[in-house]
Amino acid sequence: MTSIRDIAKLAGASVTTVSRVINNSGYVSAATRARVEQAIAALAFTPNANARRMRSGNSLMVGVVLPALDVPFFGILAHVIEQELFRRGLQALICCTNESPDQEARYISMLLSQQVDGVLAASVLEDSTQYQRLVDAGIPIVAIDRALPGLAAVSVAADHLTGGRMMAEHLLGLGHRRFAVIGAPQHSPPVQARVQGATERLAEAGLAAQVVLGSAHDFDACRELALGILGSSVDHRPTAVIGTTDIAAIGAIHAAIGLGLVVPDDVSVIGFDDLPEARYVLPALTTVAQPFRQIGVQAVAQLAARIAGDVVELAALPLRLVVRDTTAPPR
Amino acid sequence: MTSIRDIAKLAGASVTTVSRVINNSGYVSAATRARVEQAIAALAFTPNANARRMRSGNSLMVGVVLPALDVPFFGILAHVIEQELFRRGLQALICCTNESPDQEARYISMLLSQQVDGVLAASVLEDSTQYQRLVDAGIPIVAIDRALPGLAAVSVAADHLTGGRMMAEHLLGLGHRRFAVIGAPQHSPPVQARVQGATERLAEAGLAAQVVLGSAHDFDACRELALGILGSSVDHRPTAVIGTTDIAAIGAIHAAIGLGLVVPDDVSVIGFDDLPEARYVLPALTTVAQPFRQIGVQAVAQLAARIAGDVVELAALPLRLVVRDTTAPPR
DNA sequence: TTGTACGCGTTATCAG
DNA sequence: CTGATAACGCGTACAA
Repeated sequence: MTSIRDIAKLAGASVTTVSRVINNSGYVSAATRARVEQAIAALAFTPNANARRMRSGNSLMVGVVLPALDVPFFGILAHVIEQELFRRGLQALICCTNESPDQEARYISMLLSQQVDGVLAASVLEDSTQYQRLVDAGIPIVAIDRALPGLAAVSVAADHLTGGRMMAEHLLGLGHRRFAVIGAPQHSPPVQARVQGATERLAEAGLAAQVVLGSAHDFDACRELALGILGSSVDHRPTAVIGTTDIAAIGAIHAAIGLGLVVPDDVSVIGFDDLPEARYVLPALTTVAQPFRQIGVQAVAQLAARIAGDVVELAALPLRLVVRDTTAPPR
Repeated sequence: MTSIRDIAKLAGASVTTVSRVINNSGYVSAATRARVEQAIAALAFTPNANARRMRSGNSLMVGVVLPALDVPFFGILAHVIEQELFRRGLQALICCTNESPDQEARYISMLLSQQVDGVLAASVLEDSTQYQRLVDAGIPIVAIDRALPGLAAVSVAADHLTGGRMMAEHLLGLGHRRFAVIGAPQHSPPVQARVQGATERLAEAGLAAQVVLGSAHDFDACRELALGILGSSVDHRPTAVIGTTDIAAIGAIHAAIGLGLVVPDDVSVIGFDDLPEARYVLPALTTVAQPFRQIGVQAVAQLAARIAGDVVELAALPLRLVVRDTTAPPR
């Protein structure tokens, strides 16, 4: 391993001077600087980040705890976060918990030993003991997509409750009276909030919905669920289906079409997220868009501020109804 | 920062003993071990990974260079890789190049200074100078999804050329004679290989295809391209479209339906990848499946072996035609 | 079995 | 402007 000392020797300077050149700190004469830079190039020297961290105390690394990367929503979120962090000179340590509390706990131990400067977390844990360890170590945390239960951390997330209400609202406005809410994964707090928002809004209209939730982030599971509900006789069959995610809604559309129903004439379907996938189905999915890119950008901005010891205002994260071709008045 | 020394003091033992307890190395009496473990728990001590790396020389970190995470294929790949690495006690440093050579070069400098133990790379670079820096530093590299130009690294990737041939083959077998190849991104070597495979196979049948490639990983771009091609008069319009990815194929389906054509009766469409998205479209997409989970697993296995100084056989990565509802004989 | 002392590559401090 | 030196936290000869 070629070190700063080798450079110093080759350039005929001291290690201090070399360090100064590398970090643009302190005074270095142009001539010395040139010699040092030449030596650095000659030996293809790269400063050792570990030693640097050891000395300086801040690691320039940030933990990013997410349930998964192979679920489109989190893939997009992770992408935005990674890019934003890199732009600021921070390295993302992406941790996929796979929805396993156990694995999440192990990741937190790892982040602790990595001495990360901060953590961004979409947690599946139900109590705060794990994240409390980070708090105790003085590591700033920003919750993302959902709050961290039992912890007073900022949360950068869309208002899923309102989102749920918006879905119900749109369908009520079209005149629907018989509803189903279909979705997954059941244990996800954002999904639960959407369900609650939707049922609340329906209750205000004096209506109730059949609610069926599955456990996986899964198209097939949701299709099965929808098949069960849409298979009932015409008089009992819902005329409107609220999917808790776009993928769930797409599953419902497939179920409907599989049963020989026409979307949206026989049954309207609405989703949530506005993923690219919403436009792949035919008919294209009506959905409530959440600003996931903004969520990523804001989360990183919040965390960076906290790391720097600042506090910045949290910008609004507006939801938006995107009407496409899967919703219409009941016939 | 509480260190190994604090533990030693509290437990009334030496730092060596504490280190032994932590790493299960050397002899420690049961009583001493208990005292040390108690102290560790009492102070919520976590070993400092940076100091450990400094001493031991290996970082237990692996660079994962990918074009993006918000493209389904790479999101899934990244997920598998991250999980496999974590399972082996390795930390993934995911680097999204965003298809920018500049950014990729900066990431490589970063990986070098992080002293990563190995690198997994799906590169967009066209020459080897950047990766040569890693090679010179003695860092094992495994190419993934595509070769690293000018470098003698193992490559864990599907056979995209054969994949292209398989797409053409299937459509030829159905009796098609007028073809278009539509796809993106143009600069992606795997995409180029698929195009080449398809056109080769068609040439063997004495046929040629119209080939149009766009620059973005983008549904809309591909839809536009397809619109141009499928908008021609019935006599010239291709009866079969080969999409270089599932997303490109889905774009083509939308174009066809937008033009009032029936898929597959008026035009057959085939894709490549077999992403979950292939099943979201209606009709569901016929495609050539590449084993992306296996690719991730194999790539990590290869890299881990190289890091350990071993060499392991590379298992086959078979492609598989998945016939769904978008291909039929021409009418 | 246990303890002491050194060095990994940097940067910060302080003296020239 | 430049240089010597002391940390940072850990692992490991080597000594006891």
